[in-house]
Amino acid sequence: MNDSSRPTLLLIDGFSMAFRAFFALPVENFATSTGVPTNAVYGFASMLATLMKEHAPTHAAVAFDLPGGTFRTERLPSYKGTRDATPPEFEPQVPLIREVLDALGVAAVDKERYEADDLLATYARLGREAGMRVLVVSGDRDTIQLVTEDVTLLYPRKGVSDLVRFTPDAVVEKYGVRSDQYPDLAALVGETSDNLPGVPGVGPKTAAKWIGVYGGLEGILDNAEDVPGKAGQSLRDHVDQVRLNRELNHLVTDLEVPLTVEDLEYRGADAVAVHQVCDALQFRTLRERLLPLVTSDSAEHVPEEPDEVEVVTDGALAAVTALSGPVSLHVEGRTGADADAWAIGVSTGDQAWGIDLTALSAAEETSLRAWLEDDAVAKTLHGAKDGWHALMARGIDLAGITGDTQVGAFLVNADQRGFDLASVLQRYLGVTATGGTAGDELDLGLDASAAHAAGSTAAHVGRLAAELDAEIERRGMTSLYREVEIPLIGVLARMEHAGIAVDRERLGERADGARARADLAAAQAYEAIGGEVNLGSPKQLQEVLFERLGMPKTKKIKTGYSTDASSLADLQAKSPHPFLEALLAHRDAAKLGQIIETLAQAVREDGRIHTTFSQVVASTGRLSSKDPNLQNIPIRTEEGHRIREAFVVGKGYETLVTADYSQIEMRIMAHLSGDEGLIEAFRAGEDLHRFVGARVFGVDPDDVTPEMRSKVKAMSYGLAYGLSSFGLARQLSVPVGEAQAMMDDYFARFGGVRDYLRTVVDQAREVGYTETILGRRRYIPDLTSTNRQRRDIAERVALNAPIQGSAADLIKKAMLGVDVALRDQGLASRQLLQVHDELVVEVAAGEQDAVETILTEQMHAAGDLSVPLDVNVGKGSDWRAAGH
DNA sequence: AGGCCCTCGTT
DNA sequence: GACGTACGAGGGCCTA
Repeated sequence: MNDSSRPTLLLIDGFSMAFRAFFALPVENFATSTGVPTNAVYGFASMLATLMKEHAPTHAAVAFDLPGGTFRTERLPSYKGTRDATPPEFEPQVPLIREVLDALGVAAVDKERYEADDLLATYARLGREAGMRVLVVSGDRDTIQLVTEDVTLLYPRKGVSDLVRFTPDAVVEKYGVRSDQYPDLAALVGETSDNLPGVPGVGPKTAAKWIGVYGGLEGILDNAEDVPGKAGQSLRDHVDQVRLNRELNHLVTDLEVPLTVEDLEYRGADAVAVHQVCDALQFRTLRERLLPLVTSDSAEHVPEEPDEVEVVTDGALAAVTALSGPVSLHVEGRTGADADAWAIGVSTGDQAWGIDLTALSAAEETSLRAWLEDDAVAKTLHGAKDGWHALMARGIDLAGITGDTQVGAFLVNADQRGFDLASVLQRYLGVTATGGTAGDELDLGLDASAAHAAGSTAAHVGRLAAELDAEIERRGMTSLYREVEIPLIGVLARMEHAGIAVDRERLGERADGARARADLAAAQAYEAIGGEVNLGSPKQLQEVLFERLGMPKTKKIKTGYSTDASSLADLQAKSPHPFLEALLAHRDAAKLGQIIETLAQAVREDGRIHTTFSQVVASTGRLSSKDPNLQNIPIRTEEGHRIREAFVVGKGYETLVTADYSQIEMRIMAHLSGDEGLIEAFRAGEDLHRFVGARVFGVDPDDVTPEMRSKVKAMSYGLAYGLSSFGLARQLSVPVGEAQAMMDDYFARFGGVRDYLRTVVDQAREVGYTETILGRRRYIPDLTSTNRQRRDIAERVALNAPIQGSAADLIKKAMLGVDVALRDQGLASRQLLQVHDELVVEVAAGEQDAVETILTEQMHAAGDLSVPLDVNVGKGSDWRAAGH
C-alpha cells in the first residue's frame, strides 16, 4: 500500500478546501495587524504542510474554479444556485493562497468553463495511466467517483485537518455502492449543495438497494415500471431530474489540461519566497512547518526543529526528587467528581522524566509528595488547577506553581478560541498532537505508557512556557501574570475543593413550589386557548400567538418572531390575552424549576456543590463558573431569591459572610475618566444616582424622584456598555429624543466621562488593544474593520473592556489579599465563591470580626483609585441572609 | 449524538 | 438597518 517506489500525485480542490478552512477557523482570530483576514490561507497552508509531510508526493497540483459560468451552469442555470454568496472576508484570501502555493512550488491549475473537479478527474486519470499513486483532496462528494485501487480520496470530516481516506472498500462500506456507482446514487438522492433535488422519499439506503438490485442507474431506469412501492412511483415521477443529475455530476476525465503531469513534479519550496510570504501574512508557527518543504539547495538559513527531549522512566523518581526547580510538570489524570492522577511528567528542558503514580511504594510516594508539596520547587503546568485537583485526589497538595501556560496563553490573547494544551501547542510551537481532537487526551506519540506520555508532554509544556513568558513580557503583563493570575490558581483550587454546603430539603421545597406554579400556569394557558401546546417551544408558541390568535408581530428573529419575555409583555400591553399572562407565569416558574433541578443534581456526596472557576474564558478577565454556574443564581425576584436560602453554612462553621463592592464599575469609570464631578460624588459618599440625577435633571438631590434616579442609574451603567440613545430609550420606554436629551445633559455635566469614552476607543484603535488598571490587554482588531456592524461591536467592547476588566483585576487582587490574611492570622475561615463583585466566605466559630475586617481591608486595599472603594458586608446562616 | 437556536439567569 | 458587556445552561428541534 505504501510502496514508496511509486511516484505519488497529490491533487487538491483549492476552493473546496480553502472554504472548509475558512469556516473551520474563526476569521476574527486570524488577521494581520492591518486587518487582512488570513484564516483560510492559514488553514489551507497548514493542511498542505501536513499533507506534504505525511505523503511526500513527487507531483502535486491545486485546482481552482474560475469566476463565471461552466458548461454545467450553461446546461442548467440553477446549478449550485442555492449557494450563499461567499463571505467578503473569503474572496481576498484566494490570491493569497495562490501566492503561498507559488512560494512552495506547488502548481496551481484552472480552466475556463470547467470546475476544479474536472481538472482533478482528468489529472487523476493521467496520473493513474502514468503508473502513479494518486491522492485527491476535496470536500466535494462528486469526487468519490474517482476512487480506484490507485486513487484515494481524502475527504474532510471536520475542518481541514481531519481527513477521511476513501479507498474502494471504504466507499462500499460507507455508501453501500462501488465508487463508480456513486454518481448513480447521488443522482437518485440529489445533492443539496449543488441545488440538484433528488427523488423525494429516496435516501442513500433505498438508492443503494436499487443499485444493488438493478446493477446501476441505467438498469433502474430501464425497469422503472417494476420498482415497487411509493418510492418507485416517486422515481417514475422524477426520471427527468435523475437523468439531469447524472449528466451534471459526471466529472470530465479527458480535458485538455494546462500542464502535463510531468509538469506537476514537485521540486520543493523557495526559502526566500516562503519567508516573504510568512512575513507578509504574519505567520509565525506556520513558517516553521512550511520551511521543511524547502529543497536542500535553497535551504541555507532554515532553523532546525529542536530535538525531541528524551524521556526517562527508569529511576525517574530519584532523579525528579533531586531537582530543585524550575521545572515543567504535567499530570495525567482526571479532574471533577472522579478526580484522580495516575502519572506525572517532569522536564527541565534538557531532560524529561515520567513517573507512574500507580506503581509507587508507600515510601516512594512519600518522597514524591514532599517534592510536589515543596513550595521552593518552581513548577510550570498547563492548566495547573486541574493538575492540583487530580493530585489532591491522591492526597497530594501541589505547591510551588509558578507558571501556567494555559493562563499565559489566555493573557497573550484572550479572544482566541481553545486553550487546551493541543491548541496552544499548535498555535505557539506548531506541534501537532495526534490521536483525538483538540480537547481530548493529548497524545504526542512515541510511547504508549502514561508515564512516558506525561514526560513528553511536560517537555512540550516547558518549551511552551519559554515562548509564552517572552510574549507576556513583550506585552507588559508579566506582573499581572506572576503576581495575580498565577497565585490565584491555588486560591481558586481551594475554593472549588471546599464547595458550598446545600440544604437539600430547602432546595426540594423550592422545587416543589416552582413545579406546582408551573403546572398551574400551564393548565391556565391550555384553558385560555382550548388546547395543549408545548409551552417550552418557541416554534409552537409562534404558531399559537401569531397565527391562531392573530396577535401583532413582535421583533424579528432568525426563526420568525420573538416570544421572549419582553416581547410577550409588549404583546400583553397591546392585545391582552389570558394566554399571555399564563405563559409568562409558566416561563418564570419553569425556568426556576429548571435552575433548582440543575443545582440539586450538582450536590455531591459531601452535601456541597463544587463549581469550577475558569480564568481563561471571559475575555475581559472576569472569572467564569460552570458545572454548575454559581455566578447566576437568581436574586431579582422573590421566588428566585429564595433559592439562595438553600446555600447554607457548612458543618463546623458558624456563618456565611458576603462582601461586595459598591458600584465598582462606576467608580472605575470615575477613576479612569478623572471626571471631577463623578469623583466628587463618590468622595462625598452621597448616593451616586441621586447625585448624578440632581445634576442631570437640574434639581436638588433631595428632589430627585425614584423615577429620575432609576433612569439615571440605567443611563450610567449603559454608558459603560456603549449604550446608544436608541437603546436607552427602549430600555426606559421613553422617546428617543428624551433619552438623547438625558445623555446630552449627562455629558454636559460630566464632560470627563464623555472625553474618556471617546479617548479609550480612539487609543484602542491606534494601538490595537485596551488596557486595564493592572495592564491586562485585550486586542480588538475589529476596531479598524470596514464592516460597520463589526466595528460598532468592537467599539462597545473597547468601551467596556477596561472597566469590566479593571473590576476583575481588583477583585482578583482582593481575593489574594484575603487568602494571605486568613492564612497569616491562622484562621480556619475560607473563601467559597466569587461573583464578579462579591465574595462569599465560610466563617469558622469565633472568627466573625476578624474575617469582616480582613474582607473590608483587603477589598479596599486592592486598588489605589482616585475614589474610595466602598465595601458592604453581610452575614447569616445562608447566602440570602448574608446578602443585602 | 451533536449542533444551532432561543430563552433567561447573573454581573 | 441596527442599536448593552461578559458568561453558562436548559429545552426544542433539525441533522447526521
